[in-house]
Formats: sequence, structure tokens, C-alpha cells
Amino acid sequence: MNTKTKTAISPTRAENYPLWYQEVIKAAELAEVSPVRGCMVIKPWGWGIWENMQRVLDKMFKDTGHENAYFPLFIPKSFLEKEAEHVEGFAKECAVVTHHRLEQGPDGKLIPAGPLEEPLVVRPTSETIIGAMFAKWIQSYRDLPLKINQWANVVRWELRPRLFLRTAEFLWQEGHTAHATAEEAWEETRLMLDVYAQFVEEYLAIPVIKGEKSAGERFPGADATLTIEAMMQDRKALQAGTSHFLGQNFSRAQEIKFQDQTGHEAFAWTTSWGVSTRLVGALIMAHSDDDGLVLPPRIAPKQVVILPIYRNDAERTTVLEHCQRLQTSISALSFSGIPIQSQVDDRDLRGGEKKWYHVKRGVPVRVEIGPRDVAAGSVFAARRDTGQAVNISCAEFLAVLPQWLDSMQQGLFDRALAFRRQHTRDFHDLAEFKDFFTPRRQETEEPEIHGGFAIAHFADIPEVAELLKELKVTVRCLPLDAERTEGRCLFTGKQTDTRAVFAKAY
RNA sequence: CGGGGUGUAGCGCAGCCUGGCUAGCGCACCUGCUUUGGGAGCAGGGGGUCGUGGGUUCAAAUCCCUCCACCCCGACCA
Repeated sequence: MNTKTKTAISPTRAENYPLWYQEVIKAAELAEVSPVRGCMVIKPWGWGIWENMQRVLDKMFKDTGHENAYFPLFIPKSFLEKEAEHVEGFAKECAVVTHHRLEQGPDGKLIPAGPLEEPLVVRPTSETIIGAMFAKWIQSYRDLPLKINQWANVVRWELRPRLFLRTAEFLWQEGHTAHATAEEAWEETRLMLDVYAQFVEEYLAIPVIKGEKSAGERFPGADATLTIEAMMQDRKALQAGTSHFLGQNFSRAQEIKFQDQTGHEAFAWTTSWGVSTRLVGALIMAHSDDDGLVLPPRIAPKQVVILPIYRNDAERTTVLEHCQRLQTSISALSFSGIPIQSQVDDRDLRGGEKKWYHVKRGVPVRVEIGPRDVAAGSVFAARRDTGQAVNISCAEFLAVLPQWLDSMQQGLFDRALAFRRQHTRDFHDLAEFKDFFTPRRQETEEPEIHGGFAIAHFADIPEVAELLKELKVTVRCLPLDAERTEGRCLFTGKQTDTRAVFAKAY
């Protein structure tokens, strides 16, 4: 590392946000691009974050009455041909398996042989194959509701991949449910959106706007798509999770039928909902700074790292022993019901180097203990979020640690919320709206900076979509909790009581 | 998939325009000494199919063509 640079990450966010993002991932050892185009390798620290996400979400799903199951990676092409709108939505991104055998050619190279009778599509999502199974499992209203979740990988052949945000293969969970009534299915759709919002706000410390997607942004084949939208530090929006009310579209296509209490046959009402490893990208872009990753304590794989400082073997022994005692004490503690995980980093690295290693990885609290601390029974402790550092007694530190972690969690959320509010504006004038989304720094090589989130009255008709396209702005959502006030659509002048959030988006 | 850019040691880069000793530099790595509450100093050292394949030439990192990968912008995005 160059000691002359003031920040651990170069370029900084202000200098080049997209590059900064990639550098943070590299410096924090979250993931790498793989030899396979568009696919990433998730490294242990990044995987630890995803594991925590999985653990928390999985419990939330089970607490709301869902069960896990697993469905095949491969989907017969014919399955996808059953729902026209659905297929059209993602056909361009599908990977297709056409052969089942490799043979060695004369030049020693392997040649696909044994063509499949019916090509298999690598799942881009599993509505169709799960629907096919639901159709078998559901006979009577007594079989409903059926509430299944699966943790899986999916493939969408992306042309412009970015680590965590958009990769050809990614990991996610997809929930699929079937219900006897529209009301119940709608309730499920709403409930899971709330679960997502709660998770993202309480664990990832990212404030979200809950809303419904406009017709143009809706999931293909869905009657309604609900979303949670978050603002990143470059003021762009990121869709952090979606929950779809599929109506009877898929049950009609796949014959998910049941006999109701009156003996009549009816199509089930289905939902699907998912979040992906994209959340890791959201986490990075929401909180990290020019020194690297900043992790909210509740999702961090480790909350505390202890760095022993010593000059010789004798000191090493005493200092290490002291560190391990501290670790044992910490392991008995928890914050907000979460056990505090700590780690002693005893690698043979120079102090400064080791310190920056953990700063870049975003470990919430860094503790440094040297011989003087051992003698005094004290520790040097620093917070990753504010950089605030103190020298206090061991006992004091242990007493204050849970509060530190809680306040960091809250502090990160508050900071992100304040940032979003600062860059969210109401609009009643189209010229001002356009100005809001016009790049500010065109004269330089630096990436553009645009306004942020714009809120305005909106009539959901195709003409508006065309106009927005020119500005490279999208309708992020129609907020669910917005007050229904009458006004004129910013674009068409039509009278409407619908207001929408507009932004540039990932 | 369209436009632009970049591929040289683990990482970051110079060299290329104008072809010519054994291809350099910083960080990292190894050895030794010194240093030690902090991204250490000095000395020595290891590590390279110059992205791939072909072409031009006495001679290619350098010029020409092919392909691949990555980055940026756009289109697309459940």
C-alpha cells in the first residue's frame, strides 16, 4: 500500500463510483470475477455475509409458515412455453442445455454429442417447474395454502455483468405459494414484502421504500409486482427485493386446480417472491466509505477483531493470552439478541498492515492490545463507522461493546435515511424534473451526478415511459404508503391521485 | 448485442507512437541486519508464454489481422 494515499480505496467514491465499488469488493475480499464469463467466485468473507442473510431470512420465512424444498436446475423447454408473457420476459437471457455427452474428437478436443430430445433451460426462475409440481400436489382446498421456499442458484445470461449486482449466475431464494382466494394470495404478497423490508432495514441498515411497480416494470406474467427500493450513495436506486401477485395466470397455464368447499373446481391464486446476492451489492454501496467496506454489526460475519501487538516472543505470549481471555469474555456477550462474534488476528504481519486489512473488510470494532494494555488491563478500541477510538479498561470495553454495536447499527441506518431524504424531492414542474436528472459534471471525465429520487404525480400510460427513457430515468415504484392526493401528471397533465418515485437505477 | 478503452510478475503501472542489448518501476513476496503502540528502514534476492492465435520482418511487448477476457457508455434486464 502506498503510504501517501489518504484513503485505503482508490479511486474514491467522488472520483469514480463504479470503480470504487469494484475496488471495495477486491480490498474487502468479498468476491472475484471467475474464469467463466459473467460469473463470480464468492470468497469466505463475502460468503459469510450471505450466510448471515440466509440464516436470518430463512428463520423469518419459517416463522411466517413457509417450508423449504428443492426443485431441479433444469427446466424442460416445453414448460416455459406454457405462459406466453412470462417466456417473452426472459427468453433472451436463457442458457439452454442441448447435449448430454462429450466425445473426444480427432484433435483431442471434446465435442458435444448425444443431442437431447428436448432442450433443457437452466432455470432463470422456477415458476414453471414449481407450478408443475404444485399442480400434482394440490387437489382440494384442504391442500391450500401451499407455502414453499427454495434456496437456489439461477442463471440469466447477462451481457453486462457487475459483481453481486448483475451476474450470469447468482444465488437467491424464491418463495412460491398457492392460495384458495385472491385476497389470501394478495395478503401473502404484502406480507413477504414486509418481511423483506423489515430484514433490509433492521439487518442491513438500509432504508427502503415499499411500493408497487408500474405496468412497464412488472414481472412478466404477474398481475402486480411489489418492490422495495433503496438509494445507493451515488443516489441511484436499487431494487432490493420483489414480491409478485401472480393472480391465476400461472395456475391457468399449469393447471393448478383444486376443489373448493362447494365441490367446484377452481384455479389457485399464486405468489412468488425473492431476494438475491444482489443484497450484498446493496450493502456495499449503501454504507461503505473511501477506506473500504463498512458492515452493519447485525450482518457482519464477525463484529470484533482483536489485534495483538508485541515486539518479541515473551510479549507475544502474554499479549496473546490476554487477547484470548478477552475473546472468551466477548463470546459471552450479545447485542439485540445476537451473539457477538470475535476473532484474534495473530498472523505475523506488521501492525499497521493488519489494522488496514480489517478496516478495508469493514469489521465493526477493532481492538488493539499491546504489552502496556496488558499491564494496565486496558484496550485500544476503534469503531469502523465513525473512526472514533478510545483507550479504556477491559471491563469498561466489555460493558460498552453491545451498546456500541447497537448504536452503529442504528447510526448506519440513520445516516442512510438522512442521505436519501436529502436527495429526494417533490416535483410539480417538468423542466425542473429534467434538470434534476441532468448530469452536473459533463465537462470532466468524472461520472455523472444526478439528483436522486424524484416524486411526482404520474399517469401510468406507455407515452410516459417513452419520455422517461430519454432521460434514462425509470419509475421505481408507486409507494404503498403515499397519501392519495389529487394532482396533475407531471408528464401528461392528466388528473391523477397516483404519485411515483423516479430515479436512475441499477 | 452496438460504440469506446484496456490486457506487460500477486497488485498497480511505464515501455508501444518512431521495431533492435539479458523487458523495467512501485507495492507485495523471500533472506539478513536494524526498527517497533502501528500502512517501517537498509542491503541482497526470487518471480514474466508481454491476453490468444496467425502474419509482416534479419529482428515484434512494439506494426497488421483473428479470437478471448475485463472496464466504461448504450440497448436489455423476472
